[in-house]
Amino acid sequence: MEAALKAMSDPTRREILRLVQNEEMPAGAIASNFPVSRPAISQHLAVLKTAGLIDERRSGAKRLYRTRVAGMAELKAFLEMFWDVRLERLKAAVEAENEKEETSDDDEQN
Amino acid sequence: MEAALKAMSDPTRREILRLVQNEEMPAGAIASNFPVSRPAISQHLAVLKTAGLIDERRSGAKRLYRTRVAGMAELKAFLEMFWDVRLERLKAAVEAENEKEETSDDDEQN
DNA sequence: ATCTTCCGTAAGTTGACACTTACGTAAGTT
DNA sequence: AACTTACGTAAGTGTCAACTTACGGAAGAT
Repeated sequence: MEAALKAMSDPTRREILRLVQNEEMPAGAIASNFPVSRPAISQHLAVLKTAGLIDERRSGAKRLYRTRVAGMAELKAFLEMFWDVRLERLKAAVEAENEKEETSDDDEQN
Repeated sequence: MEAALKAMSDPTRREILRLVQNEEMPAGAIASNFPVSRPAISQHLAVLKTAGLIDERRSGAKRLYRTRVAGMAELKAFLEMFWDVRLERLKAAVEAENEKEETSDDDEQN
């Protein structure tokens, strides 16, 4: 998950993900969309694969890549926890319950 | 946006965001939660602020930080475009509309 | 078997970045 | 004024990561 977020933080890799989001594409075809060298793209693909964001399938001499939907879903779920404040409140409530304290749960505004 | 994603890719900064998600907190108090030095946290705060992910408010000698909800929302919206394939199709449909004038505005399901 | 295509890996370079210690500054305190 | 608190900023260091060129190996084609 850590790896997935880091992988997404690079603009080239994001563009790669965009390219292979809907269709499989061989490494060479992917590379031809970028100003950098083909090995550079190959390394990016390795990063994305390790992060679980793409799948690799071999077809003859070619290697076909495609966005891994499950990986994206996991990343999405992970990020949801960040902008979902209620989870924090839930956690706080559980901890408060440990001390058997009763608190008024008004909205605080500051 | 680029900056926001990059900022989120660091675990320390993610933890900072978590800390100040619900409440304002002075820089020193934030730093006390981490094993690294206070200046290090100060630099992380600067990165988060530049990325638009936190707000800074000065209160006397203290500087209070808090997660910037708008910034998080923008990041979230940006990421939605990645795992929402239908947007790509919508875009393609709009472009097709430039040449054709046939618009059926039903729900598309795929 | 040779050649070409397709692609990953090795090795080296450069720049970014997370961290450190040292210092500066603004606001409260005595 | 002098001191303390609460910070950011400067400067330097080590590590990582994105890139390059060079090379190797596997799969068709001739």
